[in-house]
Amino acid sequence: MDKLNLMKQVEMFQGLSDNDLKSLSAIVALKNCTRDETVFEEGEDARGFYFVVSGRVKIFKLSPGGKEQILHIFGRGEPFGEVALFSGRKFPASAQTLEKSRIGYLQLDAFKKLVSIHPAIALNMIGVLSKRLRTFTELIEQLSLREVPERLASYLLYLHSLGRGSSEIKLDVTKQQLASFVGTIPETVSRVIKKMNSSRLIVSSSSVIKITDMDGLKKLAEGKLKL
Amino acid sequence: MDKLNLMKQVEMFQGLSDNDLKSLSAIVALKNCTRDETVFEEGEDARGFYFVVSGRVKIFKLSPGGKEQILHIFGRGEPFGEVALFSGRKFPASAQTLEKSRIGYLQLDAFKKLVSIHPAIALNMIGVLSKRLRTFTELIEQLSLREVPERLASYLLYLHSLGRGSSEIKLDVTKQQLASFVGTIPETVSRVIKKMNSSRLIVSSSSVIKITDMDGLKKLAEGKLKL
DNA sequence: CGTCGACTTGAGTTAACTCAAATCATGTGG
DNA sequence: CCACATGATTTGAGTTAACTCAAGTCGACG
Repeated sequence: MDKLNLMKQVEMFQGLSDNDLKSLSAIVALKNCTRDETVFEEGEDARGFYFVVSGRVKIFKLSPGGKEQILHIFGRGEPFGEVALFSGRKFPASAQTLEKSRIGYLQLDAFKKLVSIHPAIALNMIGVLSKRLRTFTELIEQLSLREVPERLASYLLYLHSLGRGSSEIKLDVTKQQLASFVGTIPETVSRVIKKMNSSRLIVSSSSVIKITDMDGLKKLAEGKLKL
Repeated sequence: MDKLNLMKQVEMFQGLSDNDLKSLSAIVALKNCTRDETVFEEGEDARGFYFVVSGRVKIFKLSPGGKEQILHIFGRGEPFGEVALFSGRKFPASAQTLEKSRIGYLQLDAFKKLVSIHPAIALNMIGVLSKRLRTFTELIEQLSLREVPERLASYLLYLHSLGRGSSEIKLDVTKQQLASFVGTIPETVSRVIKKMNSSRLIVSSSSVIKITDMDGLKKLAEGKLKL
């Protein structure tokens, strides 16, 4: 796929003419990344911002003890590292690929010029940032006010809502990443999933989870049911 | 103070001419609120956005069990409830005054018109949203990766950084609110502060805390020191 | 001076953690 | 295609940070 078509997939660039996209794509740098490659690290100076062309990227924080909290997992078309451009100058978290990926990169000044010419981009950006604030609000609620089984249930329901109606969920993340996402550790995920199984809420094999009791799972997510 | 001067204090409106501000202030509604008054509740439909003219407002989430997590405490000039305008339509959290306050309110369509006329506002908005994303990133890190003593130490250091060099911190929130902010309960705050006292990191009286060992407190915040 | 809410303290419980070990899964080279 | 090596996952046992619940103390305000 050529750059032009790649750019069209980035929601932030929606509303640009083909012509604009063409000149834009001329200044976009593409990078092929292997699995587990670091794109940037927390505290680094931002010289531009990124977006996922193909593959997946995780945005995360590490504790001094090495525990990880995943903030986002981004896929095709999603921009990341853009907060650093508008506040501070340093990345507030780290970014690493989860698999072989292609990453687009746009220099800061080029992007600023782009925004000044196309105010619509600024509005797109506001939309992107707002959505992420909303997501974070939810994550904070989960971490602070919900217990691990509730968080896990919520996350399974979220994954289910992404799929097409089927009650089967294909986990495209490892259980470790699942743990990092809901703010816990793999052992705890393992134990909770075991309990969900024995409570007949789900049937889980290695990387596929089938929801067998949607109502129960919803009740669990809302804290109205204990395992 | 008249509305015009009030509007000038709102950072989001920086860069507008006096003339623009004047026409803007004509469509701003002002509301006087008593202490503990609800401005909006999570899930409510947003018909506009707000900003603090005077007083203070907390933005928070409640667990089913009634535990509260404060997301922000906003003071003079800070806008809130704006995320709902650009994603979803419903407020992702609730807002309540902490004291007698005056709240400004701007209708959605009026604001949109304003943005379309003055692109600078959109850029200001991006800055505001970015700053909040950064704040949230930190809050998530604290909640997920740090223990209560570390969070409390961080928060005290933050309060200290707001003051003017003095090692005295005047707590302008109750201990309950302090607890809600760092994601714990008043009893735990009480016990941790007691330990900080006996470790000679601080000297605390009812509403004033004096830092007596800045290095120690910093080490505690970084997890390099246990109480 | 008394009342009410905020704060502190104590005792007991528990969810989730750590650490260690066993098991399973996957990809590689022979 | 098998055997092994490596990493992921599970399981068990023990520990702990932080919670709940209950009681007591403090402090501000009428």
